[in-house]
Amino acid sequence: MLTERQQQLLEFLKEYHSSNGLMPSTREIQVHFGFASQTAAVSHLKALEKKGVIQKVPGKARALVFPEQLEREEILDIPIYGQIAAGMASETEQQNEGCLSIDVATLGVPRSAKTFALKVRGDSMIDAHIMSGDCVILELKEPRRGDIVAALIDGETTLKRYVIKDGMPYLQAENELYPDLVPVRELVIQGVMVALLRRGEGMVA
Amino acid sequence: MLTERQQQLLEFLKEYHSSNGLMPSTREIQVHFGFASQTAAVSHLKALEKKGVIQKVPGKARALVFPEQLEREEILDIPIYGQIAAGMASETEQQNEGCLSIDVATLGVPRSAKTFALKVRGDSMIDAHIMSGDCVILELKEPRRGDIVAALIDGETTLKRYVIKDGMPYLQAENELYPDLVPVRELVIQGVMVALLRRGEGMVA
DNA sequence: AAAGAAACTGTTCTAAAGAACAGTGTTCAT
DNA sequence: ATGAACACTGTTCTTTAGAACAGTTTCTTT
Repeated sequence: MLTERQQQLLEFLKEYHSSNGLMPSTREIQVHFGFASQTAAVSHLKALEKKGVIQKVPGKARALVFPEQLEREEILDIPIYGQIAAGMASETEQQNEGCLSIDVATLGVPRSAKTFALKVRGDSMIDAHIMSGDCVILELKEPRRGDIVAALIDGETTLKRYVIKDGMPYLQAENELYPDLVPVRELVIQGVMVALLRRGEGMVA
Repeated sequence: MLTERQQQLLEFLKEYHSSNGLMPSTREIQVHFGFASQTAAVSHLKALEKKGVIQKVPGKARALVFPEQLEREEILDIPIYGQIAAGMASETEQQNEGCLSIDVATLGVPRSAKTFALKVRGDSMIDAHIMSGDCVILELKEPRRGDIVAALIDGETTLKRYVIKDGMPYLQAENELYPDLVPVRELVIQGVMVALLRRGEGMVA
């Protein structure tokens, strides 16, 4: 559909945009390709627009947009705070271990939601099909009964199911081999699980 | 950290950017807030830059960037093609049922990878901890033994583990209740699972 | 009471950048 | 062989948009 030269143009636009956060001007395109005339860049952009791969806003500077980008929902940048034990209680390092960007619609959380992610270690939630190595995305909100939560119990964080029995909240592992954490002093819910992301090449059980 | 007015400015920048795909000029900001002078917008932007929430590129038009956006990896838009049976073989509707945007680093796939997503129905992969309702992200590439794949067998698509025994590839369900799909004529691998996304409010097992 | 930030007005200058028009030389399908 | 798309050159015009400077006013904070 695109000619070779047009492909090169598009590639340059994408590269420039992702490294600078804005679109190049026609004269910058001209310089990059070594055109003697600015018009060469202009007519290439016209061709790309006619083929629908970019959209131009007339009159405005650097006003090129990729159509996909417009349709896309807002992207949330979710910080990964470290590991969390889904087995025995353990410390959660509060260090940022990178980021995870997903659009809000996919997650199904409100735009304003405070979210963070933790990497699961251990197999105590295996019966809820949460594996060691999975990344759980948590939202800072009040838990409802049955929610899976990250909780701070006596200074340590674990991933467990939040259950209420006889008016008393307690945490339940989803693995018969692990005991419930029943009588809880200072139970602090750090987040409620809203999504889970499993990644990697070897998707081996 | 930000004053109320600065918060309003930032909000406008984000809103304008996400609906137009580019940043407003100082004069557009002026008009939006009803300033009598363009300088009002300029000084607000300077304040925002000093506080680190935006970055300006001097001399260039509409050259405002959100720092998070620059650090972010490139976003992949993955189309969701419909449902896939992880139980009995069934037809895969080739219709597009929305989109899913994740950055390439999170997925761990190359930038150029051809990817798509399918929603799982059925529980034949439950022992691999893939639940009904999960969204599997597949890449178009050659499967290796042990990979979980979406395969087209005799006109129908299923999610199964790709195994090779005695030189013969076959598909294995990860649930004892389901039979292996052993002797396969016209086995077409549609994609290899590279990630899994589970979402939604009720993360109930 | 003084100092400073914050939130503006009003004006001017200039560079950046889009747009338009008239061409030239290919290649390629009808 | 002829028109049409493609890939350019060269020039000019105008608008867009950033930048700079000199003020005013209203709050806080010390």
